[in-house]
Amino acid sequence: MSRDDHENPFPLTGRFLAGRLRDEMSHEEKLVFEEMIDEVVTFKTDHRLIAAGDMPGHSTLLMEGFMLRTIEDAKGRHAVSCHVAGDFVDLHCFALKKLDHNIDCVGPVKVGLVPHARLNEVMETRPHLARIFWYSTLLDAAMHREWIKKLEHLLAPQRIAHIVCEIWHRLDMVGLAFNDGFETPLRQADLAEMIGATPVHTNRALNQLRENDMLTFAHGQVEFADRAALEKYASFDVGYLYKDSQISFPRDGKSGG
Amino acid sequence: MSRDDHENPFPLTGRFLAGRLRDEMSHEEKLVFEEMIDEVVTFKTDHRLIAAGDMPGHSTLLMEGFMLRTIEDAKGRHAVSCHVAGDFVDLHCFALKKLDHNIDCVGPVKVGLVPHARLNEVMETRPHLARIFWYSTLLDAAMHREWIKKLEHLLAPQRIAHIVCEIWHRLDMVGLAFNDGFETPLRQADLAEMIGATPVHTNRALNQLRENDMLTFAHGQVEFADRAALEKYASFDVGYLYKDSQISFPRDGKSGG
DNA sequence: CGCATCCTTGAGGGCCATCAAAATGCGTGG
DNA sequence: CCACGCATTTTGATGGCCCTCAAGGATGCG
Repeated sequence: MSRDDHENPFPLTGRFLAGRLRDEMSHEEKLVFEEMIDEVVTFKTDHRLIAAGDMPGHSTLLMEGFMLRTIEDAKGRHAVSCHVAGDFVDLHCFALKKLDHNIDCVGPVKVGLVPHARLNEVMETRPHLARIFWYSTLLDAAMHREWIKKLEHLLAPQRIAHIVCEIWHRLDMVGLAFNDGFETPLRQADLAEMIGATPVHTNRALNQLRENDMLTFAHGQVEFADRAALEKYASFDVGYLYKDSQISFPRDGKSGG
Repeated sequence: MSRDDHENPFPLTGRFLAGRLRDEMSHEEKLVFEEMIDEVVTFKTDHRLIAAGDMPGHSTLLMEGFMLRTIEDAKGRHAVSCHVAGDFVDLHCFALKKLDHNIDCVGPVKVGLVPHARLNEVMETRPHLARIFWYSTLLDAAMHREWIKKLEHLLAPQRIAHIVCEIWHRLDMVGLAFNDGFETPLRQADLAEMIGATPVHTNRALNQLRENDMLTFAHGQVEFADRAALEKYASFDVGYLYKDSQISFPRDGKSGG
């Protein structure tokens, strides 16, 4: 929470890919993206922004707040990813046209809308920026993979610890994390949907984490004393978030990589 | 297994996006893609084609056989997706540069290699084809999401049924499925890695599926009598595979949708 | 102070992991 | 044809994680 707080040149899109590939965007590209935002909208908690099957004409950049990507079936709602400020949550629906999942708010949310017509223009005229957008959707895929791994071999308390580590790093990349935790409107029931457990069992798992001095989760505050210990407990390796990745894509016909 | 078996005009890439967005590719684009294949290579069972952390200079199109996308940790190998002929399995590593997972063979495999230099060219000169490649990587993300949902709320026998349904539809799209099942080199241990269970429990779950007349899995053959019943049992909805999807992307500046 | 939402705790039972061992199938060589 | 080794599949017994049903406490708001 330090730099550029005064006079942020990109108040709408400044958090997009912060801490990851943002430095790969030229100043001009940042300007182009900033001007792609057609409208800024706020929503109240639990609002469903997009539902599976929708074919919206715009994509959504999450500017403030938390969102869940969810899938529903007879057994209720299941979270498949969690999103924080700066995430271009809904770019998938531009490339896929019809969405296979929902985008739900958790707590109050502010988003920017990008018309698909402008995305089409960028695809055809700015291959480097197009590639950065592609990259950002593949970050989601990488997170999905880590969630699959997490669900396949971690127990409930470790799953919670893993998600806490993931959210902390993602907030840290956009300057919204504290050294020892973060704020979030997520409820225990939301956590339960993310780890594939019942709210009751999630509560017991949280007890266990508190008793073992791993972390506390209460009143919208997540806190931990020893992040290294927490990450070890959760088998968490930050690599899949591509934090501070120093890669680059070719620009203007020059071959790079 | 019917059409174009004689004189297939695209022997290398003809299965790419078959049954999905293949018709959205122009004849010229199909030719371009066919000629992007630099080399055809075969591998024996259990060969690791790419390991996490690699930064290969080419991407891999799976032409024949089965592959698993896996992540390894202290607890062993975990499968995060399963791939069949026609899948551009490794396009992720072009966009992400450094891969966060492994690509492993199951049974004998034939692949085509596409140099990243040629993909760069396509990105810069053929936005419509670039978008189709983007789309194909997002299909993987959609499958990841369904796996997460599956792991979050299905029991072992249903998880197996779900994977069987998924593989059948994907083989069906490329013309490699039978009405009542399919052939596969997958072992029970591979299934176990895909459902997040032990081989022992996987075996018991298969017993249960056989006793309930849902499916049989033996000697490299998966068979079922009533696919509709199987899909219902597995809460399987084919939507997330975007099978026979009738969407289109704008071409040559014309706005479409 | 009433109500809704969220969190917490208890008891009983089913799914699945773990450890252990035996059976089956298959390719190789005698 | 049989012997053998290896990978794979199968079965059994025990215990732990987690679900389900149920009820009670905390918190915030009008």
